[in-house]
Amino acid sequence: MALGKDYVTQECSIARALEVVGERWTLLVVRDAIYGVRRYNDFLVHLGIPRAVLSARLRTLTEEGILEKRRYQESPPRDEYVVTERGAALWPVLRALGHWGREHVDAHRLRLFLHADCGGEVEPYGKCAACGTFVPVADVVMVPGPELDSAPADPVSRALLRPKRLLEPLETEPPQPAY
Amino acid sequence: MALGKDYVTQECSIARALEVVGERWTLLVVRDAIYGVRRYNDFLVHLGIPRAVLSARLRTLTEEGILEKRRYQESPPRDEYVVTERGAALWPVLRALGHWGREHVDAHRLRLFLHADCGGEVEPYGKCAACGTFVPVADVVMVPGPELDSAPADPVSRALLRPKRLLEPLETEPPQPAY
DNA sequence: CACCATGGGTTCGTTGATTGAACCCATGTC
DNA sequence: GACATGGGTTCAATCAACGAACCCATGGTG
Repeated sequence: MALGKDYVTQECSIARALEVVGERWTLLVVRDAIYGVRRYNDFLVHLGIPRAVLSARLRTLTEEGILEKRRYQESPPRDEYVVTERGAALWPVLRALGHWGREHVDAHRLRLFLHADCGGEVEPYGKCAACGTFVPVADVVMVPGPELDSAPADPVSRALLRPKRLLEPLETEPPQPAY
Repeated sequence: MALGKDYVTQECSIARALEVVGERWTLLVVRDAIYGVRRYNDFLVHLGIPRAVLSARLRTLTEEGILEKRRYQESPPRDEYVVTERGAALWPVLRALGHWGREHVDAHRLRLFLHADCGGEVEPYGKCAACGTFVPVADVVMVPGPELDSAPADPVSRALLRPKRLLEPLETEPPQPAY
């Protein structure tokens, strides 16, 4: 979006935000990053995104300071993309989008978000229904809802079936030895 | 986005929402509609969007029930696009995006949103800072912030300089006779 | 009546982005 | 030595966006 014709004429912080995260796939990459996805291959299989597009999005998100690329092992060199504070600040946007999608597109309750400290459900605009505090993204635990497919095909979706705290790295199953 | 390759594989209400409003320009059209823009030409000059794209977006937003096309005069036939309840429910998404844009892209305070009942400022997640109630979109008054251009070129931007309640139709100046 | 302006579009050639398949490369494992 | 894995790049074909031009019905002006 930042390429070519963009929204620069718009004197508006919504337009400014969309210049950065408004391209196709971008918000889904950020969503996955907040869910704990960090590896190129995990984004790839979970999103079903073309490789070239994923590379482009990871690069611009890194340049924008929304993800941080970091080497987590040498030999063979392996990098991961970790969401920054700036990226995690997009959580309210994603929460609002998800809420709208559930209310106005498709009523299924696919995932639930709970407050780690007290177990209360996180309300659409970020408050805990039980204790009333505003729940920071790092204190949100995501659990599968009743209508989520319980045996998805890809390993990333399977890993996301286990309750997990947002931002924490996702642990995928090690590949099964084929007996 | 709904055309061709889409996000249907994603079992996620965020992806569902983005299938509907994730295309280029779409959220800016909805923003303008919530600001009170209703006429084809007003969208056109305010957004600087190509006509063909605007026509396409208005059509799909109407089909999705986010805008409603209605005839406001016969002879000559004139239609306006009015935001529906479903469209107005996107306000929290836009508010969150605008907040992120202001905090993380560009610090300018371009527009302020006040609670019509008490004059308090509406906080990022929708509560009134003064009286603490959750402010519905129809009770939000938008006023220009200190850093907004006070003499913009296009008549829609000029009309948006006057304080106005969201959702209410925008009144543009009648064309000046050229003496 | 002829002419131009306005609102609300459509058509079309050009440019740019997305897609999916194929390929690449360094390392590690059987 | 052969193959698998992670993390990419390249490329042709397709799709969407852009912007300029055109269209049409009506209304106002000289």
